[in-house]
Amino acid sequence: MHERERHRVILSAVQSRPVATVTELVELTETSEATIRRDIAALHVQGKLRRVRGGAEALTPPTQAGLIGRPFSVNETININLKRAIAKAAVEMCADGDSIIINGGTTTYQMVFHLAHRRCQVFTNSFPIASHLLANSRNSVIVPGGTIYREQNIILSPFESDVTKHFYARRMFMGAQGIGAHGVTEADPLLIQAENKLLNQADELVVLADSSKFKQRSSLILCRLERVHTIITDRGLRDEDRQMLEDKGVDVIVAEAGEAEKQESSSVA
Amino acid sequence: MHERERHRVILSAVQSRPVATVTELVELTETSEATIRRDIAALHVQGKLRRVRGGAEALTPPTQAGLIGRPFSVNETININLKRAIAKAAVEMCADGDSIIINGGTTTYQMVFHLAHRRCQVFTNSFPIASHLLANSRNSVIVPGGTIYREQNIILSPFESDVTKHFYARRMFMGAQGIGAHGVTEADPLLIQAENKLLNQADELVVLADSSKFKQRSSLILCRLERVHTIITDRGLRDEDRQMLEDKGVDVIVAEAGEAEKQESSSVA
DNA sequence: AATCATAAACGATCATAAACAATCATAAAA
DNA sequence: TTTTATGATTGTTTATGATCGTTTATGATT
Repeated sequence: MHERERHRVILSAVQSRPVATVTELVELTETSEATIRRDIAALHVQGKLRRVRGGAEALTPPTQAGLIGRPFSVNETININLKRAIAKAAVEMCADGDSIIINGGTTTYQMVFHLAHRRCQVFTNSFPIASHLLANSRNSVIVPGGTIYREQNIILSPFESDVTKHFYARRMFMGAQGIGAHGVTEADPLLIQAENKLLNQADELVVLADSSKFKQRSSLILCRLERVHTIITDRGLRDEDRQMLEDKGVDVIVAEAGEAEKQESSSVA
Repeated sequence: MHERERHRVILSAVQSRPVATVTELVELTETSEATIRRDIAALHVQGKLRRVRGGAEALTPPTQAGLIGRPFSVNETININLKRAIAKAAVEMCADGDSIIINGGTTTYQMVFHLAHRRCQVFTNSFPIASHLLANSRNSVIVPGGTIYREQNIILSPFESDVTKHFYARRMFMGAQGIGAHGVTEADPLLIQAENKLLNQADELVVLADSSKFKQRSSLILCRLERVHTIITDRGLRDEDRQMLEDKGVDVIVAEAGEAEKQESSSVA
């Protein structure tokens, strides 16, 4: 990966999270620690970021993260490492040239960082995802038409006839609010609508859901488990849930939190 | 491949991705590294791009911030105050609650700043405009579906059936590359396509064009002057051009770059 | 609280590979 | 012909990644 590209990746990484560690950035850019350290040092003297032990942080604390970076709530910080590992596993399913669909959501948003050096054709209804990929990657970006909803940050149209119908992908990646024997559930009716529009536009449906999602079951049912091809989750998945998934014919991928993600999930209550 | 051709290829390559490497450009142009290096060096001294180790990058990298406050080339800086005044006059035509269409372009982009305190329903094919309005205003934002072209920064779909057909506005605002008796012209075929899709979706067509645009006439004809309802320009408009516009039934608004704008642009940092 | 053990993070160094500039020979254009 | 542009060759510079020893953080023990 080229120097400028790395700098771009690094800057976008620090702006979207409290601190980006060297190890993370090594994974994102697929380079060595030495290079990342040199890059951070260079960006530091350029005044683009602040160098800290272990990595780098943004100059402006993430209190006022603009449109792209989401404001950080305590709730999200806890699972952020899990989400990252899951998102990484998701991107690893993609090869250059693939056509993929990414549904909006906090987990799927983490995919953009790992897509930095890929060259896929990405269809997404998430405005932040489109924006980030557009500015920080070489993937081609396609969006559906419609109103941009500020709260959910997704583009949604009430009409059937839009560019969505013309896009068909190998895989579609989506998050979920809950997963149970009855299917995949989502809390926001708007998200249900958005996801429904894309459900039939891909061969395989891949759901990104950390293990805590298996405890939350209520809300609106999006689709049945039989429709899901793969679920990417973490080690916190209970055996009974895993069994349930396999009974329904769902592939289960357990994303291993690597070096950088040593935040433990064993304490899930 | 001829020199001019190569330069065009290089410039477009650079604008559509973070950084274009020498090796890539060699493949694109089927020439040698030496030639590409010479080309890059030449374009660098011409100020068309920035030379970096490994290749070249655009002067205005597509950063997220760049979507908001994009630096302007020397050429554009001269007219920036005019553009601002013209854009201001355009926004003054709008009232809260109006549905308007804004076509992508550097002049129309200036409208976003004046739209900050409005609450309109804005349909735009410009990704930067959508992004800015979304983050910095309370207008509702609607976009068409399609591929996002990095160079032009617009969203465009090859398909007829998208959300565009369902949006009808009172006014549509657009820029132009040139204006003459034969009509409104545009340089980029992609922009022609994009504008064409929206032409019939509004009652009134408002063209934002500083007076220099009346001297440039060539390129592709977008539409005839009879189709234009209003043209907003500056004091540099020649009488003969004004007469010509009025003969065709076009309303002419001369935006005064008054004291207010000058103070604003100089004191506001 | 102080100390210690351990592992992570760091800086420095060096070998390697990539990118570069300079040069020259050749081919195309004037 | 002369001039210019191109591509191959050369040696040089620069970036990168691995390895080393050192420093710093962490948390376990007393």
